[in-house]
Amino acid sequence: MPISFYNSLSRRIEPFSPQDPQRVTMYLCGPTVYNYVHIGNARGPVVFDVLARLLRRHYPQVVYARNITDVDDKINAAAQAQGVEIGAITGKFAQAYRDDMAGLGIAAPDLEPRATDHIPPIIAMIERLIAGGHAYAAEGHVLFDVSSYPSYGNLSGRDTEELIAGARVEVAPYKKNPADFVLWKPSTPDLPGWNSPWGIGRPGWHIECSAMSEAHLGETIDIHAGGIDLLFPHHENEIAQSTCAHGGKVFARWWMHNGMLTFDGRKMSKSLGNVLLVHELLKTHPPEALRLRLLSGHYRQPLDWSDNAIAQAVSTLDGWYRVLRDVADIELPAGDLPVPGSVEAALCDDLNTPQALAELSQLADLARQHRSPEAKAALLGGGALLGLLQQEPEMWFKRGGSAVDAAHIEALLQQRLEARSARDFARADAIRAELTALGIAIEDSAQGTRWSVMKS
RNA sequence: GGCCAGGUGGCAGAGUGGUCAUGCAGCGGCCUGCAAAGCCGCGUACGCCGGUUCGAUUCCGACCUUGGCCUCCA
Repeated sequence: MPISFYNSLSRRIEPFSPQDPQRVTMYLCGPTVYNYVHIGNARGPVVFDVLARLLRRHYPQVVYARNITDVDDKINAAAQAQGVEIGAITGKFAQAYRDDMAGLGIAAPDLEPRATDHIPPIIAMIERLIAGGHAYAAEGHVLFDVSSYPSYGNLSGRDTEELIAGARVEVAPYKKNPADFVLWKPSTPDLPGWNSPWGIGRPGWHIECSAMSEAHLGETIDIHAGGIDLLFPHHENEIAQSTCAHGGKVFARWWMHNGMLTFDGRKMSKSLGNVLLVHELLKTHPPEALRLRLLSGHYRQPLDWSDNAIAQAVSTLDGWYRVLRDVADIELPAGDLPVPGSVEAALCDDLNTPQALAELSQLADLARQHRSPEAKAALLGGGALLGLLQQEPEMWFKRGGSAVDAAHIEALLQQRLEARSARDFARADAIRAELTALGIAIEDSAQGTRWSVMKS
C-alpha cells in the first residue's frame, strides 16, 4: 500500500519512499530535560510513534532517533537553583520522560542520543562550517553566517531581508548579521563547559540536532519530525548547518510537523503556564484515553485539550473494550495479528488517525456482531497499529483495580442475585444504588452480572 | 506589521463538486422485573457575502473571526 505524507518543505502531500528501500531513517526533536513534560509535548512522540509503527510494516528496517537535549541554559538555571550538578537534573528528567512516554504506550525509539555525548562531533561540524566560510568566531562565540546560505528561509517561507528588518530581539554586538545564530557559546567556570578551539564553552541548541542526526543517521535522512513551533528557527537552522556542512547535500527529505495542543484556546506551553503534566494526567486518567485523544485529530491540525475531551475518549474506549470483553472467550487465529486494510489505508494517507479511528469503530461493530476469531483479530490488529486496545478488557473496566474492593463488590452482587431470585426487586435495586454510590456500574447479561468502575 | 494554518450538527472531529463520516452526548422504539449493555430509528452541520457551475460545505475572491510562527518552545 503506497504511503503519502505532507512534506513541510514542499507544502504538499507527496508519495513517500526512502532513500534506501531497505532502511528508513527518522529523527524527532526530543525534550530538553529540566522539568516534567506536559501533554502537549507528548503529541509529537505519540503521532510519530504511530508513524514508526506504520513504516516498520512497510520497510525491513526503520532507524528512529529521538534525542535528549541535556545541556542548555534552562538546565543550568535549574541546577544552580537547586545547587546540584546538571547531571542530577538531566538524569532525573530524562528518566521521567521515558516513563511518561512509555505510560502513553509509545515504543522506545531505536536511538536516544544525548547532546553531551556528542561534543566532539559538534565541534567537528562547527570547524567544518568555519572552514567552509559559513561560520565565524567572535568574542568566544561561534556564529552561523546566514548570508553564506542563500536558501536560508526556504522551509519557513521567510527571506533573510525580512528577518533582519523584523528582528525583535536585541542584537548581540558580535553578530555580523542580526539573523546569525549561535553554534557555540562561551562558558564561565560555574557553568558546564568543554574545551574547544574557541575556548571553554558549550554548544548552541540547533547544532546539537544536526550533529546527532549526522552521527547516527548519516548526512541525508528520510524524515525529520517535530512540532510546528520548531519550524522556525530551529529546523531552518538545522537545514542551514547540515546542508552547509555536507557540501550542499539534502539534509532531510521529508519534514513533518505536528500541530499544537491548545488548552483554554491557547497553545499549551510552559511560558504561558497553561500546562497539564503527563506525569500527573497518567495518575488520574486511563493512559489509553490520553493517547486516543492525542490521535483523535489529524496531526497537522491544532487539537484542543479538555476534561470533556478526555471523558469522551474514555467512553469510546469503554465501547471497544466492551466488545473485547464479549469476545474474550473466542480464540484468536494463530500467528501475528492482521492489520486491517481500512486502518492501514487511513494511516498511509498522510497519517489520518481520525479516519483510522473511525475504521476501528467499524471493526468493533463487526466483532460484536460476528463474534468470530477473524473479526476479533482485526479489531485487535487495528488497535495495535495505533497503540490502542493493549490491555485485558477486565483490567480496563476495573481501572487497574487498585482503588476498589473487588471482594466487597462481588459480595454485594451475590446478595443482589439472591434478592432477584427471590423477586425482591426493591432490595436488588437498593444494592445497585449502593454500588452506584461506590462508583460501580453493573450490567446483567446472559453470562451473569458484570461490574466496572464508572468513568470519572 | 510579515509569514502560515483554521472556522463543519449539543461536544469532539474526518472528508467530499451531486446517495453515508465516525465517536461521545441526546431523543423514540424493541429488549429487560427495572436498569445497564445491545439492536432499530431520529436530528435538514459545513463562518459571512459574492462568483464559477446544471449543482458548492467542497473551487475562486472579498469580508469577519480564531490560532500558530516571527524569542525559549513539541
